[in-house]
Amino acid sequence: MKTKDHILAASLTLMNEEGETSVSSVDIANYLDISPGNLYYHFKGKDEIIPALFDLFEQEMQIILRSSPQDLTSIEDQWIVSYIVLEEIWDFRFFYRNLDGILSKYPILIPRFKRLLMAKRRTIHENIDQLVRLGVLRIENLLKDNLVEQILLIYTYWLNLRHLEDNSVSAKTAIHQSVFQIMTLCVPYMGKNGHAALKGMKRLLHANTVTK
Amino acid sequence: MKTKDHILAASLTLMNEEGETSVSSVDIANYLDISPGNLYYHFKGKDEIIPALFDLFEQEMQIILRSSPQDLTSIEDQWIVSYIVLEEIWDFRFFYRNLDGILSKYPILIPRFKRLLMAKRRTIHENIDQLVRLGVLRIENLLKDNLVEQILLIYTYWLNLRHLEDNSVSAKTAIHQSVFQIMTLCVPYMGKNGHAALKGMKRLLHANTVTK
DNA sequence: GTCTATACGACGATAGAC
DNA sequence: GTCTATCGTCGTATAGAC
Repeated sequence: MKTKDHILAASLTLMNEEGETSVSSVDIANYLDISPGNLYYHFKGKDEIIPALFDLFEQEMQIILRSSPQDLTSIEDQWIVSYIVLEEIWDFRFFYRNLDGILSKYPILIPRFKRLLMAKRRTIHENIDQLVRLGVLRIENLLKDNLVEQILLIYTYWLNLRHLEDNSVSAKTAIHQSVFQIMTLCVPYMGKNGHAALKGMKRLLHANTVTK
Repeated sequence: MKTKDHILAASLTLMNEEGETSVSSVDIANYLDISPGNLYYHFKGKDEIIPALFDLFEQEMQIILRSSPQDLTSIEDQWIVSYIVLEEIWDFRFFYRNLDGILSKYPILIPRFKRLLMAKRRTIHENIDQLVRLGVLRIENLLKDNLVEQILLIYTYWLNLRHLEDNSVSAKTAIHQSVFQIMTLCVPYMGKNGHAALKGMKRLLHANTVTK
């Protein structure tokens, strides 16, 4: 692993911990025990580091989102997609903690973030359609659009809200709760299977509460 | 209106427009055509301005949230509460745009914000209970908790998300869409009235899209 | 209450030696 | 590639005159 990679890894760690605005180039250099001059040799300040971190995030997220929903033949597979998406967001949570600030500070990222948002929306939509095809869900079109937007909202901000209410919440717990929230949103459209699903969720929730 | 009030009003305007982090004490002074020294006579920098703005927000929000849900005897009244809450949040949107950053920069606000969040949660809960009493909604307990959290998420972050996707979106449109999301979330629990409500919403949505 | 002037510190950024 | 040293900019904050 080269210095360049070390810088990226350290930046990600520090910014996830303390927020993008409170981490300066010097902080990153100190953390790595290198000089600010050295850091500037590799990246011309945060203006180059942030987009480089976004590259990593975008790349991995695109891989996740491109996995075809047709391959997901069970309802459990669908929840697993949510887990993976949320884990990826967790890994780059500094970004989501201050979306507005980061995008106006690094405008180059605006179109790229919007594209990612659209990709997420499309994937959610396709996954729900797949659940309909599998006979798991029955849902009217307008309500489906609403459900998609709500899941997108959960993806984007749920981890933030949990962190605000309890800043020591673990990744595992926060992500689990997000997925649970998504699953529960689907219950009304599961027909008579909804009740069984709901009971299963209650058990799951209980198990998670105890072990967390 | 005294200089002190002018400073608060200008701060709010500027920060809603450009974000808290990009507005300095000098910016505020320039905007008002007063000297930085004068500003510092009234407030010892942003460290005193931000909490003062939060005072205003907290005060108005508490009034809104304390209005008893028993007084809301029609379903329309409930949506109006949502409108009022969201308009208040819109007026202080700079705060919600970077919740994490502002709370870690002004930690004094953390317990106060958490209290406000709890108050919102309680009000939402009571309003849904009231809808149940009115016979408008039928909903199982676990699903009700889920619905409450989802509405809280909409209150807290929907305006942000809309702003990210379209930074020129008007207050009216963004707020209207938020309320529409909330209404739609309730449809599955409206029983046979759900379809009628849904049709009404579609008309409403169409009318709004055309006039926006 | 309001102004001018100025000091201080933090961060971003670069030059030049090794 | 990495270091030390240094500069410029900007935001915060205060002193003292009016």
